[in-house]
Amino acid sequence: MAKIDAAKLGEYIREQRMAAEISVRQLARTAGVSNPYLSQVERGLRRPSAEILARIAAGLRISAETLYVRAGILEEREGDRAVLLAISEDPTLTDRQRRALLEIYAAFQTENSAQQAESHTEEEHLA
Amino acid sequence: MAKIDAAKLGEYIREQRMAAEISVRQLARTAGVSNPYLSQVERGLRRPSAEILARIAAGLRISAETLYVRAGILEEREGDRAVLLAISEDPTLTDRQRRALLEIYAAFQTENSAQQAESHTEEEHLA
DNA sequence: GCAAGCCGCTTGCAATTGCAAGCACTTGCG
DNA sequence: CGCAAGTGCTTGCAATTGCAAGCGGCTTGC
Repeated sequence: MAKIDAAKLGEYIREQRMAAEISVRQLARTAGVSNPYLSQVERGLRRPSAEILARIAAGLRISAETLYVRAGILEEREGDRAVLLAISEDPTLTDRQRRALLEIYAAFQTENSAQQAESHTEEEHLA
Repeated sequence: MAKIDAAKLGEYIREQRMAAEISVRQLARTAGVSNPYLSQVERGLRRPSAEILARIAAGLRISAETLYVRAGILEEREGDRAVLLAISEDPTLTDRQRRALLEIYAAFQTENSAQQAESHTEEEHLA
């Protein structure tokens, strides 16, 4: 698990806030945190807890998970892994259905790999 | 976002630790936290940070997300929603493949609903 | 000019987090 | 018996988190 880089996190929060064109005080009010603290967080002087991150995310209207990932609390779910996990853990599927979906997904992955290999081969010809 | 219930979280951690048949000190050492602190966490006297939770989870060989959910940091991803989201967000799939998977998944869901309705009908006959 | 409002930031402080040192107890061995 | 090793917990403390009070700077309207 990556160590939280407060500076990077703060930068990201500031970027998002500026993109939303709101001031520190406005975001702080919306998020329900003190504005000096938010300012400190943006400048990387503090490492906010998950609860504060969730509040800031709500104020920014982005998912809390986005900030958790930035903060190093959560790992980004890689695309293919996310699908495999989600299907495996879905309690609404029967075993047969689960297996079928996983096989189809694997077939698509193979298909995409073959296409990528083909692309590489063409590139080699050109090079 | 639910407020963290330190007592419930602590109970869960203790349960998992006892299920694994390891002592407070053993888990603390494996997890890289102090054993008195772990003891306090288990008794609901402290609210550990996400970082500590991740360490404890690693020591227990469970996913950090499990403890995050218990701690109220993260919300549980509902089964069917997780699959839909994962497929939608998978960058390794082409549009065609994505659509196909979503349709198959939907078909399975319909199939399962039909079977559930059938079960209910049989139950009504018996009742 | 002044007052009011906004801006982001400084500073001191109370509460909390996580740890180190150590306690009392139990168990197994010589 | 005494000792060593293990058990979970108590306690005091340093560091950190998040806040309230307030600063200086800027803009706007009178």
